[in-house]
Amino acid sequence: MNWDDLRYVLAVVREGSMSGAARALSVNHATVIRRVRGLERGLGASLFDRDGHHYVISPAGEVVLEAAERMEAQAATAERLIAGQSTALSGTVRITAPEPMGTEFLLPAVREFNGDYPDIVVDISLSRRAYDLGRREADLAIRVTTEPPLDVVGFRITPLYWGIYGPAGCGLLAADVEKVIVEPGASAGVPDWVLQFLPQARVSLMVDAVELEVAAIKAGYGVARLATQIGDADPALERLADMLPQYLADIWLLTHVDVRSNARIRVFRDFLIDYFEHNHALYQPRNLGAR
Amino acid sequence: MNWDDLRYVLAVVREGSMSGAARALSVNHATVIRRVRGLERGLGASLFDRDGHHYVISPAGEVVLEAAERMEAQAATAERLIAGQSTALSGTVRITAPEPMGTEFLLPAVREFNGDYPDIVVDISLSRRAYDLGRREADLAIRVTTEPPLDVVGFRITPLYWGIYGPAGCGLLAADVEKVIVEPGASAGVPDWVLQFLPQARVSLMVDAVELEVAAIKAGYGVARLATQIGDADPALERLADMLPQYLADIWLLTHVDVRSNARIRVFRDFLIDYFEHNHALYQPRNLGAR
DNA sequence: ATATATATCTACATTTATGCACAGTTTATG
DNA sequence: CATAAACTGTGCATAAATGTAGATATATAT
Repeated sequence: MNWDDLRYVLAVVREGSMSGAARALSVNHATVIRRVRGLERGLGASLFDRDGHHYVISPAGEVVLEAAERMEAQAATAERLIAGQSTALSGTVRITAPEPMGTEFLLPAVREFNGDYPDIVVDISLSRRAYDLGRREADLAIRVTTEPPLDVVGFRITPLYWGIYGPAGCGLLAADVEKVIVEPGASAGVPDWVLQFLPQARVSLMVDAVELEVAAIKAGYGVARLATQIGDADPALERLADMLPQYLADIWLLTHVDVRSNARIRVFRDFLIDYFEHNHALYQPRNLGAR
Repeated sequence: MNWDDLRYVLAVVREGSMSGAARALSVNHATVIRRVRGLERGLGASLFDRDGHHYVISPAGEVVLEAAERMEAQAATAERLIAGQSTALSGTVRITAPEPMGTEFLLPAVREFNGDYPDIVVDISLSRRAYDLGRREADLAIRVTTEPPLDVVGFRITPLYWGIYGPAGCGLLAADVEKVIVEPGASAGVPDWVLQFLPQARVSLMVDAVELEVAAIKAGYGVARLATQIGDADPALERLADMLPQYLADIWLLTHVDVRSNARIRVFRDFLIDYFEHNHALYQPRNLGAR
């Protein structure tokens, strides 16, 4: 049995197809098919059943999948622990953050950081998808959350205050708003905050990117919930209401405990924290609760 | 990271050298070196330090080793569980047993079994080394033990009675014996049973094969402890004493719980148990405790 | 219906990994 | 001290795995 084939099974199950797994693994789909078949031959059992044109996992496949998941956790732990021992101030540091943080905060910070540590290259991934610090898909993560998980070390960069924003000069009152733009959430249906702050509103649009939300507000699609750090910075937007105090969250800078002693990661993390301290005012909302 | 490389690290540590690992894995030693180096490059850490001409594991290596051991356990479990689902009455069944069981019991049993199930080929490994049922180095094991471990299903074939044997007609009394042949055991020094039953004896020879013990007794090297099933069957040997009741053990037929539902293994196991029932008398000691 | 996108499968070319042979070193042994 | 046995290291031929490309099938959308 080739242990590496189990990684392929994992990818096939996660991606839902041979082709998808091939993309995720950056190999050819023919390779995925051949390796899964090879594993099946070696084990003397078929791991997937053909359902028409798709593969669905078999009972024997479930057994292998479970083992593969545990093996992945072991391998990832070893990888993190070894990465944590690295003392070189060179190499790559991967950071993931929500899109709005990219241009506003990360890009200027990294420019300055590069001057101090020219041998460390920073890899920024702006994505809605939560990169897994456990699997070491990223070394650092900037996340909006109320409480970070236990296996990471977190630094609370700043509180995040939500506000309801409409086009500048619209003169609307929150209670009268009729159309609201929301982000597609985990639970279907109208979000709680809409019911509470915008009792008259109906959902006019769902968008999963902050830039589009902002553009949609300006184009008159309705109002939307934005972080005050975003909304207040744009003169074309007007804050109709604060969402206090229930909808407070924080912006956290997170690292997995196993890699926190890695020199280049620590240095970049410390830099980001320090950078934020010195540019603090930029991220503070104005006139909060004044209404 | 290629998970299969972790199997190589495991082998290098267990065998103590690149060359040894290569033999254990049935690959060329150059391959082992290259793959370990590849893994080290991928992780950015050296897993082994060169101590003169040998490899000794490094701190980072220990981390990987530990993960690899756990991954091996996961992979082995999956392998066993899948083997347990097999219902075909064909393929290979591997059984390991102490050497004396081979010709006396297993060989005639398997001959008969082959008549009933011609598509099942039995692979007999006679070895002092304990094949690992957990790693599936064998499907069935005949072992001498007082209590089988918890993760196996055991069938107690028969009690094992030990006796002290000398050459036939030697007329010795156990208390007067001067020379004893022993098997090299886990703990160095004179075994307890020698002190108790042969107070005057000194160790004249250490042998790790029962046939050699028997031959040595006949050649006058001294007396030895043998199972009554072996000693009584040889007319050239004479039992000088029984070792009762402290040194009772049992002969067990063992299978890992995960593979017990495998059809060909179950069928062979049931056959062996049945075969023994019908040839029971052969394995019973005569005149036990008569002295 | 037609077009588009996605998935599986197979033959063939190409890249990559492996085995082999030999060299160089160290350790064990008489 | 000499010899054998074991281990590591490296270039080269070969074998094996991978990528490529073209074909077929299925679902989805226009």
